[in-house]
Amino acid sequence: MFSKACEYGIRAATYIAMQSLNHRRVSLKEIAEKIDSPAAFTAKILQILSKHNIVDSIKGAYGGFEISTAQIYRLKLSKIVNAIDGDRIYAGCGLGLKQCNADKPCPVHDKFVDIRNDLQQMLENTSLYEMTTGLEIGLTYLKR
Amino acid sequence: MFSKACEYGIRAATYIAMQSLNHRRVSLKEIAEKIDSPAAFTAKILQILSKHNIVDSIKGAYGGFEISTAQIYRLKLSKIVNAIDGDRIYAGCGLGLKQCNADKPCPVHDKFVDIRNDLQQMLENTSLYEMTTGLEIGLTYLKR
DNA sequence: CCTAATTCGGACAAATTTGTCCTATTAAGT
DNA sequence: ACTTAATAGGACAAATTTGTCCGAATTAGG
Repeated sequence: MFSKACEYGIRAATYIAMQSLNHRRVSLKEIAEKIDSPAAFTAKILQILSKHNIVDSIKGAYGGFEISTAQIYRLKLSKIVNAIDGDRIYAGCGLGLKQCNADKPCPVHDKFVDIRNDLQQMLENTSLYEMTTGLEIGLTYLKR
Repeated sequence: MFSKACEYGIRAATYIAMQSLNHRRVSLKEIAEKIDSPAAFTAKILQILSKHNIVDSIKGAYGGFEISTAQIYRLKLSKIVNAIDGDRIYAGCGLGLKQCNADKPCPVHDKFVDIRNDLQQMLENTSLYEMTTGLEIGLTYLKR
């Protein structure tokens, strides 16, 4: 569904959000351990999220990553997915047909449209805050 | 959503089905041209479909690929997708969390389950025959 | 039997995604 | 100023997916 990079990105952002709600800034090392992802690769992804102003990165000693409380409530999953995977989830025909669109639909066009609209709705309606609720209880859920 | 291999597979099977309904056996070369896919790569995919008894392959001169009429009506898209992509569409958590399941759901677990169930239903309810109807009019739809 | 047309299958190649390593830069604390 | 701990970023490496090439096997027709 998503790329691995995107999965790591969502998990990392969720973990950062959880800790930011407790006013804890977290380091790359801690993030990678907690979400069970390769650290150096996760660093690249966090750079992307940082450039998109999805997470705040602070360099230097006692630096790390954090997300403002306002942002945690405001930011939807769709922003993260879009920053990392672009529009590849929504774009194009499910069968890879360039000429398929609403005017010249392939036989499964409408069904695909429905399913992808559902997915899009889900991503646009789920905030980072929602991702953190329910996770407070069992942190281990973020481990792959 | 699907791998390229899977997209080519669906398009190839659809084209073969269309021609088989007109009692025409088709060659790899023709298939690749009509669905606009790389021939050698498409050959590999057809081998897979052949081994899964999704298409019939006939070797030698005047050989090619065909699908029995009964099969065209009976065969669902899910079979093709499963033969090529396995269960990767349905399997696992949308966020790549190994420990996420109905007992220990991640925050978006239920939403993902719904969406993937819809996709699965669609694939299991769409026959190759349905893929061919509507395509008789505009063959070009199969071109990418 | 020979030839031509075709799929099969293995080895290889290119492209993309995933992942690693190292150095530069930044900032806090002493 | 120096040291230490951290992110940034570029170059590289591994793995996976996508795609190519070529010889072997098969079969119809002359």
